[in-house]
Amino acid sequence: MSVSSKCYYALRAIYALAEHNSPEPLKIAQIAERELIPIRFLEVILNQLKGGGFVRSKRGAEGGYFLARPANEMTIGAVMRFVDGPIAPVDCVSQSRFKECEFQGECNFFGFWGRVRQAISDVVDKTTFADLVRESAERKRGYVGDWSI
Amino acid sequence: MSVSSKCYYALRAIYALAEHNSPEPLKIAQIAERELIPIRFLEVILNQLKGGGFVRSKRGAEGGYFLARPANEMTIGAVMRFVDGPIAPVDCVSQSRFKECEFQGECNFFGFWGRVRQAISDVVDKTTFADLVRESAERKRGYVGDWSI
DNA sequence: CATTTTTCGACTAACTTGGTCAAGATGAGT
DNA sequence: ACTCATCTTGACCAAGTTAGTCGAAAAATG
Repeated sequence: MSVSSKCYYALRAIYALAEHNSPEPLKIAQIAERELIPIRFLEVILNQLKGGGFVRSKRGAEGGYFLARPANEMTIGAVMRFVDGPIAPVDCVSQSRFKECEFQGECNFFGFWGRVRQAISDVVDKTTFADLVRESAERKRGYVGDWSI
Repeated sequence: MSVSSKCYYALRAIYALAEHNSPEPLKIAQIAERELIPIRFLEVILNQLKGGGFVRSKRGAEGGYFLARPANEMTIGAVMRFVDGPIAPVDCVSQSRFKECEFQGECNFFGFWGRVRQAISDVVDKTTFADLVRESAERKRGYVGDWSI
């Protein structure tokens, strides 16, 4: 039940771009430094994220990366799914990877796994990078946050 | 974000014992057959579960396995943690595996990962094997279930 | 004693993870 | 046109994890 470090790197890279929030692109090297990501690995990751339509790039000197869409329209869940594949405790409760369970319709765990998946989804698909940036800014000025309903 | 098949096998094996619910033990071969688990692998798994205090065994002819504790005192989460390790999207939000995050106290994702972990925990640590057995029995007689609050 | 069943540790093939590396393409400034 | 910084692409690789298998011993039952 854990995300790969590649995925976490991807999230941090996008976070850095979201926080940067400027018309000037951010260079790979700068992202790598701020987010403590091995630079050669980050190259691979950013390229992949570009393919997924999360970021755009500009080549050449003064080039770099920026977000492809506004940070408040990009959810953590979307990135996690793109990098690590479907978010599901077991394949049979994933929409995209739905395989016939060996226990067709008779699975004793189907409902349970579905509830787990939904619980995760309720968090990751409702949190955007803009939320994280705001949260972080609030933390920096000492606001603790109120997560009650 | 997925459980290993070893873990799922372990859960199914315990489920079988919970459902069996008899003073007579269940043989490895029987469990393997009912839950579609490779028998040699199941041997390893049950032995491990015994070490964790989840099941007990009886050797020799007419031997087999039974639950070490009542099914309503055994949560899915406890078994998952025992087999797959801490349930946490990243190590830094796991109590037992807590490592200093590279971003000490300045991590932009800490709160987020904590909420993910809590969401998962709220499901897996509140569901017992007795719940699953009951749920399954209800499903068999056509009761759909009501999961509204 | 014979049979059934658990017990234990060693073994392994395939896959995934977490990267690295080299060479090329592209764009900006001079 | 040249040069330098930067992204692009694909190949490559070591180490660890996963998902098992196998053989032989030990215990209980009849």
